[in-house]
Amino acid sequence: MPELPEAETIARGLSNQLVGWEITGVKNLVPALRNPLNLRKLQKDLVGAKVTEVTRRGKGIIVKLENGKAVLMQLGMTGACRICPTGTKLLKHERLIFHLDNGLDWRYEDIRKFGNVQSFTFGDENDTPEFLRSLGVEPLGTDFSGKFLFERTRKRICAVKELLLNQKIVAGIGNIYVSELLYRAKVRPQREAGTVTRREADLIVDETKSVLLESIAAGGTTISDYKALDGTAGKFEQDLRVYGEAGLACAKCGKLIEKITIGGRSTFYCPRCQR
DNA sequence: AGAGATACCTGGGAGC
DNA sequence: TGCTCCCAGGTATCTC
Repeated sequence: MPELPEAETIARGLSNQLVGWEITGVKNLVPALRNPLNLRKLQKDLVGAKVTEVTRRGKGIIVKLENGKAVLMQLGMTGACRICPTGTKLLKHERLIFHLDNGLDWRYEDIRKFGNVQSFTFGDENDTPEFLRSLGVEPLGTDFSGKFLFERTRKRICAVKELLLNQKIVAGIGNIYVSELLYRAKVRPQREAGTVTRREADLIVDETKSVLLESIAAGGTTISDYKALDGTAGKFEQDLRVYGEAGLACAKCGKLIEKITIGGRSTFYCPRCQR
């Protein structure tokens, strides 16, 4: 499910709801998500500590506590959060509950259990999850520049789409936005990464930033499962120009949008606008 | 090092 | 209705 804009939307919602409150208990409703849940460690690290800050790294949400610990929450394909009064009837796919000292629960829901939730000592390299340690640059930061992308694509024979989905290079782009940003940048997703020109690298970077920022402003994209903390759907879906539009006319040239598979994943593009 | 395939899990929709 | 098959926004782990 969630790519960077959805994780950002949820992180902002959590920041509003959690900061200043203490976690008084942690309960799991399943033994494992993608990995076994280490309930003992979650309880030991979190219970009794106040939330000080909620941030995001790539598609990962990081909840920081006053005791130096933090929670990494990766939403996988179907992860979501909600805040509700303790005792509220459980939803079918709720997997984890954090009780707060204001009478509310922070609950983690995840239909497919592809998500990951773990606690760690913030800033301690040895305790930091491998996912965070190996993450590439933030696409909205200044590190993600045309120069950077151009250099990282040199001599790479994989499709440019696959390179942009590689979280170890740039962190947060997922399967929806990669189709959108390549359409805007007029680059075919199947192009060998090494053939991207310096000018195209600039364009890809510019369009990545604008598509992500526009989506954040709209509260993310909802295709099926995504919802913000309050249960509302993201509004960026109506602004998607190629994703899920196979067989429909390109808004710019009228040519039919094509759907192909790259790296085992659905990919959409305009065969006339994109080269 | 990097590419390609496969696996994890559950539900929704299409087609019969 | 109910079955089977395919698809889904992510990431880790194998093999070559």
